[in-house]
Amino acid sequence: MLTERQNKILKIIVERYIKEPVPVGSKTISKELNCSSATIRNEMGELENQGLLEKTHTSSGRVPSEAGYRYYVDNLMELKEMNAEDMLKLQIVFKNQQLALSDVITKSLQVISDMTNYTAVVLGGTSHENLLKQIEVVPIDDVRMIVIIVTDKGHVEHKQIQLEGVEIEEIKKTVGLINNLISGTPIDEVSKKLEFEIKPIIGKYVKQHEQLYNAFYHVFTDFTNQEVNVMGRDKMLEQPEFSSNIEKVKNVFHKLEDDVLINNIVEDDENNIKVYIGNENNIDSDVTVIQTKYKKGGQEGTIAIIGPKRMEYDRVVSMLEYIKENIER
Amino acid sequence: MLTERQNKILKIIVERYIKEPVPVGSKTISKELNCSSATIRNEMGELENQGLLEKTHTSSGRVPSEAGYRYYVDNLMELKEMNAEDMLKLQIVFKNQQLALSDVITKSLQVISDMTNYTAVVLGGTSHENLLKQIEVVPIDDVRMIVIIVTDKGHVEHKQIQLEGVEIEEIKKTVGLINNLISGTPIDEVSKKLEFEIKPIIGKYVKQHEQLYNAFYHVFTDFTNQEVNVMGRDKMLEQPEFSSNIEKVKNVFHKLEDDVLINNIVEDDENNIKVYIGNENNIDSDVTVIQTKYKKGGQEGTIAIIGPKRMEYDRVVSMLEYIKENIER
DNA sequence: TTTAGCACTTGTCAACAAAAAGTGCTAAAA
DNA sequence: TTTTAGCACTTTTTGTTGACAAGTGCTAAA
Repeated sequence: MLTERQNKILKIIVERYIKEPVPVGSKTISKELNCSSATIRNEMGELENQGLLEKTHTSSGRVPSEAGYRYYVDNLMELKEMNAEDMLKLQIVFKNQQLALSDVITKSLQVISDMTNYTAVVLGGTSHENLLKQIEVVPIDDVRMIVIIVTDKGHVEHKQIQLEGVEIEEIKKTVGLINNLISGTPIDEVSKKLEFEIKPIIGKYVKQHEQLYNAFYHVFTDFTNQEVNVMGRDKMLEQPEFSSNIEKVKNVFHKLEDDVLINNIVEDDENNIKVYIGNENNIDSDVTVIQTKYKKGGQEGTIAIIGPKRMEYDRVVSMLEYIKENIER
Repeated sequence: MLTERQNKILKIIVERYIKEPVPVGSKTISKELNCSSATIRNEMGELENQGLLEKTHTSSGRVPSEAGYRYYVDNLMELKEMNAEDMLKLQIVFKNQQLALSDVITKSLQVISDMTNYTAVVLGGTSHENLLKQIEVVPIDDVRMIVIIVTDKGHVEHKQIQLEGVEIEEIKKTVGLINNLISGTPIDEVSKKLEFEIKPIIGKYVKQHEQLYNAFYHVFTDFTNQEVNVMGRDKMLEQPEFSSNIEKVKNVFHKLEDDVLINNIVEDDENNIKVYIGNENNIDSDVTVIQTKYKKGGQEGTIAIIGPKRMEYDRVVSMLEYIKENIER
């Protein structure tokens, strides 16, 4: 357990270091607290023993360790009301009645990314929670057509297929069957149902059923399950810890390029706002991910902010809180 | 006009520099050509006078200037048959019958990006060339529904709208009117036609026409016109000229983050494969963009590779040629 | 328990020297 | 007239040295 003074010292160091990435020395702190630098030095030594502070070299001020940030976020951070200016900019997005939910989310995270200089990520809901609502087929020309799949949560997916010499009436029949018989099925079970419930029927009643079945089968197996939207990747370069270390940047950018990796930036998938510092996330030991889930009338997804470990935790957490709140009502 | 020997020297310098970003000295070249370093020095001086070579400082080997690369691409570069290994990897993508055209294009450019360590860009066709083919409406629940727009080129766009207390029959009527009356209209003229041809009719025959009209009007004005797909942004960092210059990286990444800027990486929109070196493109004076358009059965789009000015021009051009050919048949 | 004082460590910066790479020019050779 | 050998000159790179600043840990006194 830390003493009151140790808490104070740790808080000052973390907050100073977040403001400016310069190790904090004992003298600086002694000016803010009513005691001498020697006292502070003793306390800092103790905090270092506890693993909350680190030195960059034998003799330079202290820097928060990963555990130090963790302790700060869990015990010392004070969430303040959001800055009026920040709030105003977000309000403009939320007040826009024209935008669909997904656009509101994307736009508001874009705003956060611009204001904070951190990278923002929006992940769409996972496919296994989506149920097939309806499919539609729109012919483009004699052979090509678009198959459109809509889920109960409003997710839309489309694929182009080619069917040579298949009569339009037969296609309509098949679409009708699918809509009547397997609407309401979880998306990732559709191909199974297609095989066992639709195939036998169209095998009897529909001409060219082989071709038709294959086409639809592929449409559903290729269903891409996740919408991934990363905004402000370039913001990462504004952070001094990265702009001076190309190797770090390479690693982070590599992760940000790969949709599969982005989907796994953190292990769990909390409903609350959760902070994953350094090794707690799967991107890089030098970044922090602040993440939360939103749910709104059946639709759900994940939003996250990625920044350096010395990110402005309080600011980002209150922004995400504000956004989540606004999305959900 | 350059002499035969000057051509040879320039070619050697460009190709050596592309292989390894080290200024090329006279001694190196004298070993490849049958003459002394002093002779080469004289020739190099002349090439520098002509603006084709540059020095990084008063006394270090020469480096190709922008004009030098231009001259190389226009006059000296020899397109060789594509490397068998490269071709094999691309063949795997093209042979996959399951993939829709757009996926084939994306995947093959992803392969190119991985093989070359350059960034790849795919741009969908421009909207003003798309004609409205058909719209569909799929209700999600009592108030929300999805409007799906399909163009004659197979482009699909969807928007979620909310209509409170509007009868489903009225919606169907409106959709039918739109499909019957303004199908075939260029997408960017649809909102006009909606106002002058649809609004008066539904004003007479459809209940709640005000709400309905507004909803559809917004769907079409928000039509996002371009699909932008950037792959392998992180590859840029593998290029030594960028990994040693954070400011350059910042600029390039900023451009690559902004869909609008990506659409304007080069001024014109050639059908052939065209090389835009340094200031000839709108990204950065230190990058080259190699770009071409593809057309396949009404669908068209642009593909481009972005790399450093010292990119492997011959390799990338033959790869793009190969891809374009494979897409178009 | 706190503080003043001091020796010690480490990083940063500037100045300087030596080595490496390559040039331009001159004068001789082909 | 063209090519080449030779040499003085530039610039970058690398390493060394020394001074200075910032900050620590420890000791002994308050």
